[in-house]
Amino acid sequence: MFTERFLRHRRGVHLESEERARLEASISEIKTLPPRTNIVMAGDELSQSILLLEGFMSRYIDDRNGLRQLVAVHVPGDFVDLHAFPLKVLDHDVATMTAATVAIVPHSELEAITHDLPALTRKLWFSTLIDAAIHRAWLFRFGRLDAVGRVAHFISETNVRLMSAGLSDGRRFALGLIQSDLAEICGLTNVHINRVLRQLREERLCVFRSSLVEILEPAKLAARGQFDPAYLYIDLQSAESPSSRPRLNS
Amino acid sequence: MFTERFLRHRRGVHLESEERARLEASISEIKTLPPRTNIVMAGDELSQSILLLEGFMSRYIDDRNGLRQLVAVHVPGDFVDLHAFPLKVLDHDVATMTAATVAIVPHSELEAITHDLPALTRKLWFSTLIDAAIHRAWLFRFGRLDAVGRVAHFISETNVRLMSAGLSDGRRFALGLIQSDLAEICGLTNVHINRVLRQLREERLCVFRSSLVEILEPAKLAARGQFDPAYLYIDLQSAESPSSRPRLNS
DNA sequence: CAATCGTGATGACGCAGGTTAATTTACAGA
DNA sequence: TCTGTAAATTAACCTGCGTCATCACGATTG
Repeated sequence: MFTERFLRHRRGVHLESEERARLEASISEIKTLPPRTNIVMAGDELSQSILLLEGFMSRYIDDRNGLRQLVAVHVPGDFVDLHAFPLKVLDHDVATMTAATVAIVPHSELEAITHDLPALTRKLWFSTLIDAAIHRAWLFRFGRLDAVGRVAHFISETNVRLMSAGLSDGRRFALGLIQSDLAEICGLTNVHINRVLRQLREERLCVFRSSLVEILEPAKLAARGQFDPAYLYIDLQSAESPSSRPRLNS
Repeated sequence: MFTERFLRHRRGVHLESEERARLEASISEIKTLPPRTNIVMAGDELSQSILLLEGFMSRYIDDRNGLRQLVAVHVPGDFVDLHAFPLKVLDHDVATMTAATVAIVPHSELEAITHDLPALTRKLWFSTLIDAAIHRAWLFRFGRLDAVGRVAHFISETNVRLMSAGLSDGRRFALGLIQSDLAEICGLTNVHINRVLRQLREERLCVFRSSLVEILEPAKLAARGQFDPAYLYIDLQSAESPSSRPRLNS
């Protein structure tokens, strides 16, 4: 069940079993990728997309001096570059952050799905729009939060996303990122990220280590980053049985 | 022809005449909206989306102190909240910036299109992904550009988008925004926006007035903001005849 | 015609975060 | 055990932008 985590707990878009089966059947290959490896370059003509099964991946834009700005971090269950199906060419690079396992889905299979299964198509569309909603939350983070708030917001967001993927218990999770990754995520320097992490440690809100993130006070951390998880469209309470879940429509 | 500007000049997604006709037929109403009016609130359950015909609209997130961060600015031809069709509930507010004319499209019509016309569906999907690509460019702007660069990038982006809509000649365009709008767009204070605009004026790159934006040196302005229009997927060279344009596929 | 308000312009001052550089720690490999 | 390297930490200094305040101008409105 490679698609197990895809759209899990997402409000209003439960995958029916036949839809899930169709997605599974669309996978052409499972690959293991080494850490810190560029997978897609901006401008490449793409004919397949990547569903992330294990590990962490990123999407980023480099400036003319080589300074990097991450525009997305992906966790297991994310359809990393599904947007390449309609777009065909991307405006940014895609890379692994840690070692990763991915499922490859050819665009020809997705094309067939758009003809056969409009409901599944709309769920795929939905999943690309979650990424856009996360982009917007990041814009808010950049525009209106100070350094501590930005890091607090990112850690809170990642915590919820990993809870949904079953990879965080709400207080502790593994994240293979180093401090300079956080810098490229939050639009800060690694020196300042270090200062921020010390402050979060001293205020007993959160301890960040490359191997393990521990959130001591989830509610306070979220408040510090003005984090409201609504934009993730995650409903952790929802039972897994389709009958008890509100449906998108018809 | 209300949909005249929708997806105009977008690389690889030319609307066939029957597709355009179907979209036109989906419009339930044309509305005129006053300036500075909130149209959609975060959390509302939505059953229609808005195609912007004339004027400017914005999408934004307010912080807990009421400070506003714009996450998108929309120009004529944009399907402002098409993403509300798959999402149903938005994570942000939508408002007019200037007086605006919009076409209303009920989600029931879009639902029908996803069943009947997979190719058009994918073009609609594509258009929501352009918005996401613009989000990413904004993330880059926030993370890696200084104040002057951010404003230069925004003005360059807006210029290209308006050229595509036929509302800029590449050097001059009307934009009903005031300086504090720019502040909320660029994540700066209006005081500092004022300083930045003075600098752009003194460097003879660009003159910004609420009524009219004049770009004196488009290339230099773009360079100052590290602006590369690739992410807009606009091809102004492309002829309007479908035969001469590269097609998405089949 | 006065009063008010929205917008723009500008100056003084302070601080969050950038820059540079040096030091320490943690590991992997020989 | 020693060594080389990536990552983390910390200090000293500087600057871009925020904050606060004032003033000017034009458009409304009473």
